[in-house]
Amino acid sequence: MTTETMNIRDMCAAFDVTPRTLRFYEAKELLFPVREGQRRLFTKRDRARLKLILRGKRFGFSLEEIRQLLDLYHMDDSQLTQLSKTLTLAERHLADMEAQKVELDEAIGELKGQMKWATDKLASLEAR
Amino acid sequence: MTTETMNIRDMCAAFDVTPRTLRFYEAKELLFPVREGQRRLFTKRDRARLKLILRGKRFGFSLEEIRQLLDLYHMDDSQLTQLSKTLTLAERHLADMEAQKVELDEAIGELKGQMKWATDKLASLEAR
DNA sequence: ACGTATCATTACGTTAACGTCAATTTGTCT
DNA sequence: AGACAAATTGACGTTAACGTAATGATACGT
Repeated sequence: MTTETMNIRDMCAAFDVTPRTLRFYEAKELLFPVREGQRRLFTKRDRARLKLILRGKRFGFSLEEIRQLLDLYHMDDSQLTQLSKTLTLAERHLADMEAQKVELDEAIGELKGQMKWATDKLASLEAR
Repeated sequence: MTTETMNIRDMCAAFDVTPRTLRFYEAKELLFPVREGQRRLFTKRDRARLKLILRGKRFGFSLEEIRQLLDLYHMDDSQLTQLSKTLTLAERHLADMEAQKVELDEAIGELKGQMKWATDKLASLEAR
């Protein structure tokens, strides 16, 4: 079975981040590694969160925005108080992401067009 | 017909940016407004570039990366020297964007799932 | 001619997201 | 026990992308 907790070094290797980054995320309350004496041990939950954090970053969300979204993913049945507030936030993010998708499709299309133009240009030059 | 050039104020209004941003982009050689005395006049070309700049930003590209991509969009027949180099860059960006699209679809799916869970939870609480 | 608004330049300030370095502490091997 | 590697905690440094404030030139309406 998959090891229950990971030390900082393995965590860094697994996600291609630096120790500094993990400590920084803990300071910002994005991760909550447990302690074995002084050392950090990252749980399965931390790994799930980190995956979402890195994904969020690739989409251009700030760490603070990501922190709020993580609440939605890791909400347990007890703390449903702020659920509706979080849902509203999630809806905005979803709208953002879907708009981003439309734009992305457009941009990919345009870029492909330009690349075809450039490729043809190159070919016509090489056939001099 | 569409006005050939725009002053900084209109440009800001049209694209929802600050004057500082436009001057900054000029300093970074992303835009090349002409001068009327001291004042900047933004051309159609500047408007096209700014549109691409803002789009690039939404996709998480740095201004420097965007600057290099702009070369591809605004290359004229004369300066084809670095074309193939630029094409390589464009290919990397295209791959990036398509990977981003796949991930985005995934993320949208997951987020929707979480939102449905949360919405159902809320409903079951309100029907107490 | 004069006040006002708009633009310009210069320069220093700010925020996010870490990097880097020094000084300790702790576990491990011999 | 001594040495070494690995982790921790400050604390200060860095970069990108502008913000902001001060100062000065231009144009415009009256």
